[in-house]
Parts: sequence; structure tokens; C-alpha cells
Amino acid sequence: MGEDKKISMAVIRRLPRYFRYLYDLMQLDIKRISSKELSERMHITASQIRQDLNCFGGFGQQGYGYNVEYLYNEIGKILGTDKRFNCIILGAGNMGKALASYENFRKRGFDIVAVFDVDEKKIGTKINDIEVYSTDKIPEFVAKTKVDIAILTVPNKKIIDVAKEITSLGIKAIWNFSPTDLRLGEDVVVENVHLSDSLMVLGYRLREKDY
Amino acid sequence: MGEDKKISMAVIRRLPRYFRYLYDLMQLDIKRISSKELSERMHITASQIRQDLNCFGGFGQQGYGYNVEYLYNEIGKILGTDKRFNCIILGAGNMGKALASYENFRKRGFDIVAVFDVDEKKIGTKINDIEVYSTDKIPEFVAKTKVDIAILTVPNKKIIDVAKEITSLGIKAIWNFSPTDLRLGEDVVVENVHLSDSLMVLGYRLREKDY
DNA sequence: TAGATTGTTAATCGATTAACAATC
DNA sequence: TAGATTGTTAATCGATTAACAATC
Repeated sequence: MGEDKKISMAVIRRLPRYFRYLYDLMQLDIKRISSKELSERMHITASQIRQDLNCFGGFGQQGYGYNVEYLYNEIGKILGTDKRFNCIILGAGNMGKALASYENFRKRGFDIVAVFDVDEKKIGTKINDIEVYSTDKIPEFVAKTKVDIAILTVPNKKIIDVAKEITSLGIKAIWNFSPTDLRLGEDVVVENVHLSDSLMVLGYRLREKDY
Repeated sequence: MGEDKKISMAVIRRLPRYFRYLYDLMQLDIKRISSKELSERMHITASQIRQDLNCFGGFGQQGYGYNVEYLYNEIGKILGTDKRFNCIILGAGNMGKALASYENFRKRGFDIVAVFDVDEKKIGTKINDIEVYSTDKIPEFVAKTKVDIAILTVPNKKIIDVAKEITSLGIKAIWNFSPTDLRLGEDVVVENVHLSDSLMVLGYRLREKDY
């Protein structure tokens, strides 16, 4: 295949946002929308919306605009919300527990199939019906269950070793909640969350406001 | 005052990253570093590093490079890590609990001073030594304690009302964990975290890899 | 001093916005 | 049909990279 237009990350990162706004429009029973109306709701230019959408093909109709439900479904397909991904969480601390309990991920196609931790007291317990296993069992688990994504909520000092183990088992996607940037070669995709960074930027912007 | 150079958000968002790398260098007992060496570690260009740092003044020395500890402290000052911020968490669910328990925020100058929830069973309990109050008590609490930042981990359907209440009480910064984008006027700064968006982008990139 | 490396200006690149012809 | 609004090309803007003179 290879629809080689080379779509920029800036565009990709806006897709979930379009997806959310279109969902909200559906909830409001709005059937069609023009790029102009949508631009006012989203606070971006109509031009950018049309430009973004045309990276993937023409979803609209001249003189009419876009059919909300159709566009929602098309963006969903691009984002792969019609596919399912098996995810494991490494680290059953507070953040691991919070993510395992978050129902929204499942709705978006991401199933948390297991949680792993080193703490004997946690092993064998369940979080939101998901079993907590010993980290020793990761290779065994990955061998018998297809795992698409590893969600890493381990302490920062362990992150490098854990990331290496995970990738050596063939897992190709990592959602990283540790402050350390992960970079694991060409064929492993990583999304770094970096909550502290986000909070520090908020602090900066708050102080800037009244300089 | 007003050092009006108008620093772009792209630069601001890189500052915490510099801060982290410089901290790591200090841990490794590295005293000085050139933009070239740092660029190799961070996988950005040396040019960009020098350009970024010069938005805030000359921290380096020709022929020598940058003193790691000095630069770390200066970026810390820019980011305000020498200041303290009082934060409240609204919503004592799993994510609220996880954030309240995360010790790293305190190290960066962010103190969680209270958690609020509507659930009678949670009110009066403590999360990591932080008291959980009824949401009814927010106005009272804000009146007697300076609150800089509200961290919102409430269910999505409540987010708009909660955000409005919070801003009506004079809080000027919101760290938003709900999927809904918040926009509350010129004088309220908002950082949206949008975990689902991040995960969806990860899913997209994973599928892209082998098209 | 000579070598190294910054600070800063200029060139390039990419992303956003504007404009408008195509067309529903 | 006339009006509206897309798809798409062209213009602008901003951010990144390159180059080099200043200087430690």
C-alpha cells in the first residue's frame, strides 16, 4: 500500500481532538457542520481543518460541509478505533492502578489484559478485574498472549531496564509515564507522558500572566 | 518589568526537558557541557539549544560551554522551581489519588494541600496525609488558603461546572485531566493532559509503522 | 596565543493561513 | 440556477538549522 503523503505529527496529534468534537456534535444531534462552524467551536482556523482533513482524502462536499457522523467514523478509522489493542501495565502503583481502572481506554479500543508488579503483596490481587502478576511472568505471558502496548508506570530508576526487557520480548509500542525520555530504536514507538513537565509549564504560565 | 521578547510555547515546553537532562548530568558529576554534547544526548540540534537558551540570556561562555549546575539553577529559576504552588485536587477517584500520592510534584514546588470529592464515604479520609473534604467546602477552603492551581480529575460530565466554580473563586490555573478542552478566558491558564488522545496517537503510530 | 564554543544573524524549512476555482 | 462551502494552490508566518564573527 503506502499512501505516501508523509503526514506530519502536528496533524496526527490534532486527530483525537477532531474526534472528540465530532462526538460531542453527534451527542447534540447535529448532522452536518461546515469547516467554518467547526473552526469557531475548536478555536482553530477553517483553513487548517480543511487542510488537515484533506491529508486523508475528501470527506466533505462543496456547498454542504461535512456529515458529522460520517466524518467521525472516518477519523475513527484513521485513528484505528475500530481495531483492538492488547495492553499490559508494568507497575501496580497508584498510577498503574488509576490507568487500569480507567474505563475510557477500553471504549477507544485499548484493553488492559494484565498488570505486573514486583511487590509480593500485590501479586495475585485484582485491579478492576485485571489480574496482577509477578514481573517474572512477563515473558511467559507475552509468549502466549499478543501484547501490542506496554504501559510503563514503574519507578524512574527501573525504567530503562524495564523498557529494554519489554522490547526484547518484541513489544513495539510503549506508553511511558516515567520522567525519563525513552528512545528504543527505529521500530519501537514511544509516547512519553511526562506529567511533571506539564505541571511545570503550567506553573511557568501562571507566573508569566502577571509579570 | 516586562522582558518583552515574546518567548514561544515551543521553547517553554522544552525547558522542563533541559532541566531533566541537566539534573541527570549533575548526578553523573559532569561539571560542564557544550551545546554539541548536550545535543547528542537530547537528540536535538546544538543550534536549537543555543537559540533556546538565548531567549533568556547568555548562560554559556565562549570556548568553554555551559556550567551544568549553573544552567540547571537558571532554568529552574525560569521555570519557577524555587517558588512554591498550593494545589487542590478535585475528584478523589483513582487518578486523583494517584496524583495526590505522587511525591515528585512536591519536589518541583507543587504542594497538594487538599482533595475534594462528593462521595460521603471518601470525605474525612486521608490520601497520603492529605485530607479529603466535601466539595461544599471548596469556597471556605479557598477563602482561607491561597490556592494557585486546581487539578481536575472529576468525571467528564461535571468538568465544565467544576471549572466554572473554581474560576469564580479566583483560581487562575487549571491542570485538566478530563477529555474536554477547557477554555476559560484570558486570565485563566489551562494545561490539558488528555491521556486518551496520547494513547490514540500511540495506537496510530504503531499501526503506521508497518503499512 | 590558538582552539573551542558561544551568541546571534541569516538561510531554510515546514506549518499555518489566505485565496479562489471547482462543484455540490 | 445561485449560494455555499469544499479541495487545493499560493502566500505568509514562525520555527528550526546553518553559518560565522565575537570572545573566552
